[in-house]
Amino acid sequence: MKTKRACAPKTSRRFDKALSQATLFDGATPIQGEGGTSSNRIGPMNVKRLLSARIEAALKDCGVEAPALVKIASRPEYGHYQADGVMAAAKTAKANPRQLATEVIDHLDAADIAEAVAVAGPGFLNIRLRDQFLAGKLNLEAPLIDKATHPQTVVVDYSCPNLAKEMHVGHLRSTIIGDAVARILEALGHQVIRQNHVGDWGTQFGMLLAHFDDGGADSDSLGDLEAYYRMAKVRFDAEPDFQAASRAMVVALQAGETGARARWRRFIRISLDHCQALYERLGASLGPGDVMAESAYNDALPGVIEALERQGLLTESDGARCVFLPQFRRKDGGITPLIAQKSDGAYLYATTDLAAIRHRAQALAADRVLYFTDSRQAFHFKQVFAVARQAGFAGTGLNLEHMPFGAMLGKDGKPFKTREGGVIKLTALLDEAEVRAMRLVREKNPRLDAEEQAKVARAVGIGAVKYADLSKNRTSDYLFDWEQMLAFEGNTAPYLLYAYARIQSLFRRGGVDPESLGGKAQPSADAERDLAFVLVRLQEMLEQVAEDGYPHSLSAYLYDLATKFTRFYEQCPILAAEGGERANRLRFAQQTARTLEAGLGLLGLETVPRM
RNA sequence: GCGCUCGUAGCUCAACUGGAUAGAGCAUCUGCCUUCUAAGCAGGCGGUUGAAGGUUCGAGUCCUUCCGGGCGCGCCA
Repeated sequence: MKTKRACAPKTSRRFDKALSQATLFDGATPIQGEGGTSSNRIGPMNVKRLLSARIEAALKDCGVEAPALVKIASRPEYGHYQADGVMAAAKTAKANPRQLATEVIDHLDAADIAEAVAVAGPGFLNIRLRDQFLAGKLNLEAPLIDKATHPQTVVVDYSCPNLAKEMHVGHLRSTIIGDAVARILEALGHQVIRQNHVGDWGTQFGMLLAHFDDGGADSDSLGDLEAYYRMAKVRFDAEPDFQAASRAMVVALQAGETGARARWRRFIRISLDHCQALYERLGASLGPGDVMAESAYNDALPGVIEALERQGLLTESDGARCVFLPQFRRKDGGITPLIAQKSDGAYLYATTDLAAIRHRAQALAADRVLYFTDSRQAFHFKQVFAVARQAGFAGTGLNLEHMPFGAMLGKDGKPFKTREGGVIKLTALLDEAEVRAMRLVREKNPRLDAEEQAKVARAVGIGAVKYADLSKNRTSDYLFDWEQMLAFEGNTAPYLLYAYARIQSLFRRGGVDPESLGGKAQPSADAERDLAFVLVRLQEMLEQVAEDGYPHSLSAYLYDLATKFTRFYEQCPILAAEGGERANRLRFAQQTARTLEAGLGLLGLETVPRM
């Protein structure tokens, strides 16, 4: 039952705290956001960062260098943002926190942004933004998203199914989350290189080919390959002769024996086509050009061993060639090795990953490599990253970041399986999503014609599955519950899609062409002000996700946006308003629609004009 | 045995990485459709953040111990 990265288990052990962090940096310098402290530029910007820069400058004027720690105010009555850094700064400077806070405000140059900055409690700074500042950022003619001033090259390693089998739910999280992060990085102007490190090499393929040769079956259907895999696995575990034949087949394959290669290529082609169809159905932005299979590194593996050897990192242990690094010393004194080459001469998963790092560092010139895999592989990556550093495969300019995620559980809290205990195939999962969504669409809006119902069911069904995953913290295990995700209430795809559809309906009803709405949305009512403050934060949310790889914070943001819009929609009549007020409210509606569409799009969800 | 990880309302999840009175949805109870889609809105109920200590001006978040769940521990990926 082995699969590639997406759900393959491996070791875990740890020796320092870094591993307990949700995102595993391996020690290179963290990414910093862009600078820029001018507030009068048209269009979007990271307001949080702007405020931080201003406050830090003021702190500096007071003789203290410290982070401003700006965040969203914990309660609306405190204002829009709060800065918590003054108290910590006062501590290191041995100053009175409230006094320092007052002094910081005296030195603070933020009149163009904030209408009020006040000291509160033990030394919080509470900041309320000016309506004019908000309006300046709500320009319908400006792009929604700012590009990074220092774009990076980011390799995103995700999805990575095992081609010996059909894609199943175990591949879902990596594909969905990795894809969202890749899109967001791209939207921010970074050069994203998607790498679908598919498993197309190794023992399991030897097994398949050996069984294929024995059995004489020759069907091309993937369903059959699935069955072959199961049978081959049974024989592999039970028959020593078959096991030997499988291993011999791997050797033949790796040596490039033509017959074995041809059959292998046939397996791969069928399986890749199947994956591609699923990516398209899922709305994942992966294509054939993003496939960089394990086998592609085959020729580079001896070079990896050589390089390790040259640097004196290799030690022979029980016939295998291993790297023993002191940071992996256990309590009992032994060191957990990274095995680079087995005693029979074959290479392993770790060897391939080392080769991949070399390739990404050198040929791809990456600044960051993000790995979206099951959290059970945390120790594997910890080790691989450490060895890559030690061997100089990754220089200090390259950030290697494991973005782990938890398991998908069934409603009973146990691993998500079919009733019979088998893995749930992705095709079946998506079929069910659409069927369930279709039932609801028919019930909620029977007036739509059949074609549109199908379209809505697809957007809602697939969207619900993806959003259920994207709205939860990736590091925790999560319960896959149809009723929950299709309840269509709360923080779900349907709620967000509905908010968007309502806005489109508004434009249709009012005969308004949203594209023709220019200018800025100017808040005056409370509901407008609340909405404006959400709208203005898209940029900072995207930058946050680009840095930490947690798309659920973007989901929470979009949910907040949808609720604030709906409140505005209830409180402020739009089409019934007149003159400037009507135009202004239409601008709010349009800016909300743009933001929802962009945000959902970055999460990989498709909007529909009505539902 | 060693290690990683998680434990927040009856349920599913948040809490911007140490900040102010721990927030949402579901469920339950109460209102709101001849007025822009009620797949909606407004409100009520619901918490010793697994337990006990500790650090700190300040702890769901950091440290220690314990309890409980998941996972991983050299030639599989």
